[in-house]
Amino acid sequence: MLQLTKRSEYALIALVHMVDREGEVTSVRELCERYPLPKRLVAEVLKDLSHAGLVISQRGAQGGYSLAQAAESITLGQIVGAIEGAPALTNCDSIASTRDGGCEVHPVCPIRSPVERVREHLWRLFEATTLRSLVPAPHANREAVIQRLRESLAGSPSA
Amino acid sequence: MLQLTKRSEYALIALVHMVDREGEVTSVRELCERYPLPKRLVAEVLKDLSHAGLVISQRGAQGGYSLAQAAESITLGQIVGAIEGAPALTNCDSIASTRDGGCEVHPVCPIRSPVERVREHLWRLFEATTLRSLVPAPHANREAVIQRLRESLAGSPSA
DNA sequence: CAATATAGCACCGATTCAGTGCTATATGCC
DNA sequence: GGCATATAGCACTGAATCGGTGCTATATTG
Ligand code: SF4
Ligand code: SF4
Repeated sequence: MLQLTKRSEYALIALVHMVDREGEVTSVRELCERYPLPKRLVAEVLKDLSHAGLVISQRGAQGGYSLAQAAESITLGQIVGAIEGAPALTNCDSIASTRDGGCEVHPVCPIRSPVERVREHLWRLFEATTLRSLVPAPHANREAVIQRLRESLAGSPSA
Repeated sequence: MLQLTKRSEYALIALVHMVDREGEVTSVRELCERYPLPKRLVAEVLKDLSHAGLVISQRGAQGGYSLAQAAESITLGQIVGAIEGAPALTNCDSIASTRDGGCEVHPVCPIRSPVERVREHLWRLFEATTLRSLVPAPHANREAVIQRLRESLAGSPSA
């Protein structure tokens, strides 16, 4: 099925939230207070992101997670790759990395190479999609936007 | 998991094979003689493709399937869509079509809209990928290539 | 020491998927 | 007509994956 897992979605939600809180630490508790997410599962996901080097973990009281890189340099490909493992369209290049991987058709498969090209395109799309670009407009730099709006209103004669 | 199902792969193999045999009918038996595929499953897949209008079925002896459209007008999107249903990246827009579809996060989900944009790009890629472009070079117009090679050899002084 | 919060590991229930069984129907050929 | 071939339709089983949770250990703050 050509679909992201819930885990990946939770990872994206967490990361997008962290962009809003850039510079601060975000705990799993804080995330689950703002969004109705299963706490334990989100914790597991964040752990994976930490292991992948996308976020930095801070243990103990007042701890939590913070972005390990700028939101512009983290890509959708990195995120999905961290949660679901290396990307794959065909079954062979996914089982090849995990299991003994032997598709019976492999030696005579007429679609392996062409589909591989499609996978490359898809991967390029994922790598070109930055975390920053995934932050919804109302959330992106919300404070900065509000600030600019206030300045604009203050400078204009009307209202 | 961001991956095609075996069914989709079998559909692609079958269709690519039919491009080679364009104009003729291809039976499931013929397909399974050339590739080590589970006959019954391939039959099921071809049935779906027929129902989706991508191939035309011919019942009875000497029957089989043939392309319903030119290989240039059949897209990867159509094929995958016919086998796996409407494409989806997030869980909400897949369950929305099949089930009552209620993600708890939906009302406050910060990634639904941005990921939707990515899905659009992905879908555009799939729609831009024609069946013809999925035929490996050695197979595409194999006869024509051989013919041209022979003419080339006949015309050149050497060999 | 107590409270908070991540680290690690293993487990269960549900969903999806790969593959198969069985029967009906349509076509070609003798 | 009778038989072989081949698709149509439907339902089912076993396996793999995924969503979600339990439990314990460790680190940090105060
Ligand atoms: S070899 Fe062909 S059929 Fe087998 S997994 Fe790879 S792409 Fe799919
Ligand atoms: S609403 Fe958000 S979390 Fe729920 S399925 Fe859609 S994208 Fe995923």
